[in-house]
Amino acid sequence: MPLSKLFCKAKASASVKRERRKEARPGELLDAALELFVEKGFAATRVEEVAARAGVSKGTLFLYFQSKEELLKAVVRENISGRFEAWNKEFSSFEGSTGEMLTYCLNVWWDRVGATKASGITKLMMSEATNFPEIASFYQHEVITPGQTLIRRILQRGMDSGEFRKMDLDYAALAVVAPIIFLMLSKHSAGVCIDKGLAMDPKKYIAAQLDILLHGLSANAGVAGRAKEKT
Amino acid sequence: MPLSKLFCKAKASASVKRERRKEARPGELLDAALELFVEKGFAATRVEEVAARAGVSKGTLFLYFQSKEELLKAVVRENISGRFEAWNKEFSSFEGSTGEMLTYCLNVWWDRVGATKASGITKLMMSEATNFPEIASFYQHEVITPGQTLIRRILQRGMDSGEFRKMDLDYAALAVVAPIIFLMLSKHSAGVCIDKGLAMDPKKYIAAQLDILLHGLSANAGVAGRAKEKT
Amino acid sequence: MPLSKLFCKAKASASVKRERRKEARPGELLDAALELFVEKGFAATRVEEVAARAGVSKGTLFLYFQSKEELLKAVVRENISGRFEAWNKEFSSFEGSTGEMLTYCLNVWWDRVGATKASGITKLMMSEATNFPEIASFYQHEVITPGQTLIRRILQRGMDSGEFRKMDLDYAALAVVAPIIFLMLSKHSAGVCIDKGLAMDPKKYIAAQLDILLHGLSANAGVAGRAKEKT
Amino acid sequence: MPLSKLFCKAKASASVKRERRKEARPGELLDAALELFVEKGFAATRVEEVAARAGVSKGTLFLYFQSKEELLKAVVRENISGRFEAWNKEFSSFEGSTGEMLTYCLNVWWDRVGATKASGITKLMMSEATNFPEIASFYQHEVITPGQTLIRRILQRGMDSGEFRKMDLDYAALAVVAPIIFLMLSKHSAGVCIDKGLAMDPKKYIAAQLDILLHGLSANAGVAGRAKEKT
DNA sequence: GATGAATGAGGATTCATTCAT
DNA sequence: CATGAATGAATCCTCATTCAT
Repeated sequence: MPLSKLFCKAKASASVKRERRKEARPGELLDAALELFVEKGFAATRVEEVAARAGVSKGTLFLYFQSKEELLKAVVRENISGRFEAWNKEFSSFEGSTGEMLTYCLNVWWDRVGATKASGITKLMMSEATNFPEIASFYQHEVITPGQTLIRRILQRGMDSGEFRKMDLDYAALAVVAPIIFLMLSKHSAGVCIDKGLAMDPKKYIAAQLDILLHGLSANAGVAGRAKEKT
Repeated sequence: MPLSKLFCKAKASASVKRERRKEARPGELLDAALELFVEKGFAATRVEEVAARAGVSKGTLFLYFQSKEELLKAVVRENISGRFEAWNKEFSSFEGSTGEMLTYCLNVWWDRVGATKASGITKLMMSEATNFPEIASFYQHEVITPGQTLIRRILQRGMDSGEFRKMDLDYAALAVVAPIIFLMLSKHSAGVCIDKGLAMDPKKYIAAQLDILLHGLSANAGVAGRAKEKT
Repeated sequence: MPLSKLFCKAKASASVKRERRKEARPGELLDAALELFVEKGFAATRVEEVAARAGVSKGTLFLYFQSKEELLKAVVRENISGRFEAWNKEFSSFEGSTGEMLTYCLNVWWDRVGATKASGITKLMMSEATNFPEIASFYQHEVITPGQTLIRRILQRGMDSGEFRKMDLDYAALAVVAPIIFLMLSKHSAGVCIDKGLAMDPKKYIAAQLDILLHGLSANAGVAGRAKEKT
Repeated sequence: MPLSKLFCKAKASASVKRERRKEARPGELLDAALELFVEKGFAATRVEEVAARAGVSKGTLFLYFQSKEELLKAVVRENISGRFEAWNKEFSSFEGSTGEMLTYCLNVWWDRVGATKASGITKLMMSEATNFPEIASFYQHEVITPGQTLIRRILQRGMDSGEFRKMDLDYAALAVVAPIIFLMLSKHSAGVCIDKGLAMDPKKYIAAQLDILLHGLSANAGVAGRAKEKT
């Protein structure tokens, strides 16, 4: 098509296509990498596979990421950094009971993280943390600590308002976090955490957890078995 | 080579010690492998390291295990086999409140599994399950399903006796299992599940979980936030 | 594509500068390549570096040179072609003593070759000759043999005139050539030929060599140690 | 041969064979590496070629040398380190005229280094020095400086005894070193330093160089051309 | 013509596995 | 049985070369 070249129209549109592809490339590669790393583990995933899933060649991957390890770091950064900032603000201005707040927190967390591919990061980190101390500390800094802090703030609010009974904050926070992490890990480890036969509905699981949690944290809670003990 | 044995009688007495060691070899190798696989991941662990930690040479390892993969399978089998048989019997004859039963169950589980090296199996399975479907289904059959069943039996007992309120058994069982698994994973993934700064005491963690669980499952439980809702 | 040219007249005036640059391109690339090949070796130099130093893109380099090897060949040819023709004429009409002639020869060689980038060719050839036999024989024909011949002619002149003593021409010629080559190689191989600490002045080095050479070639030369030997 | 095993004779001899091979391995690899590195250059030589020439597989090479670069270092060390110690002692106790000393020095150098494979090191270093600064400085330290010092000591001795005329030591030393290095480089760069057609005999070349050098350094030397100048 | 994104062959290096001793 | 030297398949990464824009 020599004429089209003269007027450079095709050039323009085609160039756009290439540009767009170039800009999309890192994202596509990160998505592919996340999937495969979660699925097969970091070491067991070949860079060629990642490239192939992203629809490019091995060499292209190294055009965007210095090394396989750097790719892993980018995956973690891409899927986590900066989420907590917005989140913290959202919760600092929350109005309603603390029970509602906890309910909202867990549900919103599921919708924005747990239900997305990013949920695989947890499993990924667990497997590779010891091999990449740098990433592990980054993750600790950017995710674990802020998360724990947020939960603790909510629980403190409940205890201050009298909704929740007085408890050790650290351990209570773990009680909230544990099912979240458990759920994320289950999702990516079919049959290893929960029974394969059990078709668990995440939303229902969260609801059930909240039910028990809120009963358990409630200021006017009875204890199973205590009745008997007292007798 | 029968003749060679004739000439090697002198060695016989000396090899008594060796025989014993020889029988101990597989076990030592399995222990070393479990530790390293949990610590560094399957792929990142070199068979030579395993052999070295067990005090033998690389070649010797292959005398006992056909391949690295076979070694992994053996590690998992070794640390799981037949734990639940005895356990189930123990619990079927348990006397006392179901609250006590659940308390006992979680504590005994920690003492016999959680506190031992076997706790690393969970992490190992999570990381490698997708790469070894055969082993994953084995684990599912041998551990996950029986465990879930045992927990469900306990919960059912509590609901039947009126100690626990009526709940969906599946989701309630998950509420019991989640903190157990969370605890095991935390133990082997410093900083990835719980805050590194938080020096958690497993026994205290279990106690806290039980506290919330029993409050939460209790038949006469209040719910935080409901008071307001009703208003 | 003649039509495209019709529509691109506007560009014509602007492209005068570009045309000129376009013609200069190969030369700039050859210069950059010579520098880098000498500095880092052929294999260790990336074509991208060459292109960058010449201020063009990787792709452009391949517009002018079929391959990296072809670039090397061009570099060598470019820096050698036709130097000896003019040179030979210059020396065939030289007037003065042969000692002066040799002095002039070495100094002029330094000014026109040794002091320029072309001096790097020697090192380049030495390193890559075995990998590029074709180029090596080309170099042999174009440089080594003519050079040797020129030197031999000078020495013959000195012997004919009685200024120099009778010597084996081949080996005497080598005595003249050796320091020249040594000097060129030294220049591009800091610390490998001569002591790094020694800040050698090329001109002074040539003067010193000439001093010894002319003393050594002189018809009425004494020999160190012979006095004693004779005693 | 089952019987032979019983009496373990074959074992002994065979074991010896393997042991010997194992001990010989590094040397064989170093020889092969030296040859190939000199022949083709460091970068252009594949480790597999080196291994093949030494009669082993790729993997075996890495059993003895951490990396290709480490192999190069070992080659340099093996062929140079420690030669100068013995050499310096030998010359410090030399008896005879300094002319004889210089003659002996150059000849002995040729026999022990120049005529051996080690002579290729010079070319190797020249090509790779810039890429491996560490090796280059090592070479400078271990070879160049001691060599230069040795030569200077000899020349100083000749000047002190009145055999040689007073000259700048640095430049006189270069006059001695230049032909040595030239000769080594020529040997490994057929046609690039000296005319291919010229079948140079190293020993004769050295003799010729000494002839000119000793004439040139001699205290009672005339200078070609000066007669005319003076006229 | 010029560009630089994309390619993939090629090479260094690792490590599970074998086997002669 | 135990060893550890040897192997070579597998994998990361580089970089000369191509080609759509």
